[in-house]
Formats: sequence, structure tokens, C-alpha cells
Amino acid sequence: MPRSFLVKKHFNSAKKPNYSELDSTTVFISPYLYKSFPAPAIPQPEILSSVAYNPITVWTTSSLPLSPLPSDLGSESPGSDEDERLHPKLSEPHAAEAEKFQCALCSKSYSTYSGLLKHKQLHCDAQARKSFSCKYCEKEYVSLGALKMHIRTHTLPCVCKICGKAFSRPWLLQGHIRTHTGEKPFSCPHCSRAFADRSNLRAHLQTHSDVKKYQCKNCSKTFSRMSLLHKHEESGCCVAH
DNA sequence: CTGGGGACGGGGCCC
DNA sequence: CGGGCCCCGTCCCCA
Repeated sequence: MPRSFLVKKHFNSAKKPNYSELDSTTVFISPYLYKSFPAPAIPQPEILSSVAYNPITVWTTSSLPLSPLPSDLGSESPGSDEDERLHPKLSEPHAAEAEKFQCALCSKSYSTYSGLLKHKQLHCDAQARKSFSCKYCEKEYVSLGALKMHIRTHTLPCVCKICGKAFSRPWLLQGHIRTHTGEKPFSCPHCSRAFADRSNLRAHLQTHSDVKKYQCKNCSKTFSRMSLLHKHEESGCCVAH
């Protein structure tokens, strides 16, 4: 059962990967993994079914086409499709005769300017920006590569030969296989603990820090994880909700 | 209840 | 363009 990983609370456009941060840690991925669990198999047809795979998502079909992509960040247009649907512009000039307003892209004609505007925003303009749509869901992408990567989240081509669990990408399968082998290639430089997952090591490293990464805006208390900060805030803190 | 570990996901970047 | 890797983040579970 997929978790609500598609629920995106916010997007930090300023985030920059810091690949050097964990360089000092012991990182060793055993070739055993590759020898023992070679090429991923193709999942069963039922796994490919868009009905069987029905991820929980809060993306609405109306918001998807114009959801900001990295290249769009910061230049969000004032009126989204959703906005247009909910609050259609009413102050545009009206055409006396029918079919007066024609789309320059597809030549479709509309009797009103707002009709043409809605058509452009819902179809032609959107298509001009994003031509690659997922056949399993409503998502659209500006590049074929991005779409192909997304489709893997539906087809889940990487299957664990031990338990049959399927993953979208090989490295996810690799991490999963560690749960079977017990391999923990990510060691904490401060204690004897080791982890199978780099993210978990990162979270663990926070526990060694006096000042942790996530700070409450109200009481300045710091937490090792965002989820702990959220719990703290939800449980009251000094915030009056 | 809180803190931490385990497992896992997507998007982005680099090669 | 695709694969591999990384970061950020979430959810679940347990001590």
C-alpha cells in the first residue's frame, strides 16, 4: 500500500544537494547485492494496472497541468486553471457575432473572449508547455525523460526476488534488499551505529548534535526531525491555535 | 508523550 | 537521454 508520499506540503526551491556532507562516513555497497540480485524483472500485469496501483494523491486534476515545475518556480502565473474554473474572468470584451475569437494555435473559434481565454489556458497553452502526459494518472511533464521516470512509479519494474515487492527504481530495490541481507553500509562517525539507509544515518547524526536542524519558531527548541517538530507544534508548544 | 530507528517515496543533480 | 546517486521528506513502529 503506497503511503501518502505524493502529499506535498511545500517545496523548497532553494534546496541544494550537499553531496559532500556525508563523504566522511563509511560507504560501501557490496557487489554481493548485484551478484545475488541481478536484473530487475518485469512486474506482473496486475501490478501494472492503474486500477491496482491507485496512489493516494491530493493532486487535483485541475491543478496538475499548471503545478509548478522546477523551471517554472518563481514565475507562477497569477491565474491557474483552477482559478479560471472557479473565478472565470467576466470583464473581457464580448463579441457580438459568434465564433469571433479564434485560437492562434489550433484555429478553434469562440464567440466570447473569455471562452477563447479559457480554451487557451486549459488546452493549448498548457499543451504548448507540457506535452508529455502520464497514461496512468493526470500528471504532465515538460520532458519525456521526466515522464518516463514518473511512469516507473506506476509500472514498478524493479522487483525483489526474495519477497516480490516492486519498486520504481533500482536503487530503491537495492535499499530494500538490504532489509533482507542486513547490510548496513552507512556508519555513524560518532558512535558504533550503522544504517542501511543514508537518510536514516542523516537523521541519526542529528541526535549527536546539540543544536538540531529543525527549530520551533516559538520556543526555539530544536528537533532532529521535521516530524518531531510538527508533533511539537501540534501538541501545543506556545502556539495558540 | 517524546525521541529515534526503519523503510520507503519523489524530485533534482551529475555523469 | 538514461542511470545512479543524493537530499528531503513521510509514515510506521517501538522504547
